[in-house]
Amino acid sequence: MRSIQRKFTTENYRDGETLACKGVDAPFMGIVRSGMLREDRPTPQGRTHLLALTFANEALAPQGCVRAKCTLTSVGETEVMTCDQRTFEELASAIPRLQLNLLHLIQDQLAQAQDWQLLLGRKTASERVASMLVSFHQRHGRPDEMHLPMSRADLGQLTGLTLETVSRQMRALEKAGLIAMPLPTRVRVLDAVALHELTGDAPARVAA
Amino acid sequence: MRSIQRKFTTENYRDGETLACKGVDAPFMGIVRSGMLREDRPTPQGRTHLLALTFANEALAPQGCVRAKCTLTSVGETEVMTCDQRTFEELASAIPRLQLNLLHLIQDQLAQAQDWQLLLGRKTASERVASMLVSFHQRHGRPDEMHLPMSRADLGQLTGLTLETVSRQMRALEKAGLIAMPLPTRVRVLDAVALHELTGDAPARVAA
DNA sequence: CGCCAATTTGACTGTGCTCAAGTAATGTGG
DNA sequence: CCACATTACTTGAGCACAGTCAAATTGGCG
Repeated sequence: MRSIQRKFTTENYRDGETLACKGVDAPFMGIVRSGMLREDRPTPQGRTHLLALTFANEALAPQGCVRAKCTLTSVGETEVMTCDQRTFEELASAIPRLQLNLLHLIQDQLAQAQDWQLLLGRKTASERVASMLVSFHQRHGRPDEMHLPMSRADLGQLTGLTLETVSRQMRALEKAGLIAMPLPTRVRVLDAVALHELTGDAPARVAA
Repeated sequence: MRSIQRKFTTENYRDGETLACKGVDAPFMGIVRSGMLREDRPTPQGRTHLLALTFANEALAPQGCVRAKCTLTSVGETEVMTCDQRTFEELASAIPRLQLNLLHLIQDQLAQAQDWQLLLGRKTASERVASMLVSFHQRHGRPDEMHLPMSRADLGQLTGLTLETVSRQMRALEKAGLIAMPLPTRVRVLDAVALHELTGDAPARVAA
């Protein structure tokens, strides 16, 4: 483990910086140590669409952004540990298990994308917003308060809703007492259980 | 290439058979030679939701179905060439390039899932149906007539629409003369260009 | 021919989008 | 430090698109 960490290089990004994803020494894979990354994909209309976020302690799919033609941008001060392809291959030849771990990593990313497909496919606006908040909360490690340094428009792209609908749903959750928002970008989850029931993922209620 | 094919085992499935995806000699990766596979994922409610299709000459993500908890089912007579994990590792040690090809394969699957996220996120019903038909048509190799042996309800799950809306949109395309449907499951694409313009993916029109 | 399932069509309804106005937060220059 | 400008967010009214429910039609099969 130590030997692995020594081979990785740590890079620091300020808010809004774009990670170079091409070239020989481009990051082949990486781990976000702090801060977060946003993954945007250009649309055929020349716009750009937010597809996913990578929070601290989550991994970057190897070159996923290149193949998927995505752009990785830091959100806030972000620290990323990366490893180029040659280095990874050196490590993998020493530790064969790494090759498989890498595969699992990207497979989990695929599974995550499919989860989100379910969300976008047949969930209502309130279910989508609740699902998103639960997902973020869990991935942050269930903190008292989360910082989501992104606009309502960004959250709308993630959930397939308009910024107005996102705002309305979040306000509704606040009025219902499930969350608190001291600032628009700061969210406290007050009732995680009730929030989870609104996701639409709650298992069918068992008859008493 | 020949040596690769010799190592793979060819399996034949009848319509509706489920592919075993667990166990030591379960398919680690595979290629659909003919027919097609559907990838369903169980929902938290105990239902099942169609997420993706794999047509002939397309590859199966290595164990993707296991990690993603998906079920692979044959649609119609289907021939699949598979390879278990041990066999693949033997091959890969002989041909190092395979390891990278495998990675690319699953990365492409991820890119495809993200494409679909864009479709589900912010497209209208007619754009979704047009996009789906264009995608299927291209992946089938642009044949005169496609056979889509699946119900409107299945197409609805793929596109995040109801079966009624799918039916209405397909009928509208037929009345507009862009496609023909001699049978509900047989689709002829008459005007691929016009169909593509309805996908919402058409590049912004250039001023004359 | 009759049955059954899938598809199509219709009428109505509701959710979420659009457009628009108002409010809160943030930054800037004097 | 405050007035101002700017951007983001919130809220409201109206409407359209797609969902729901229900009925009619089609095609397949014994």
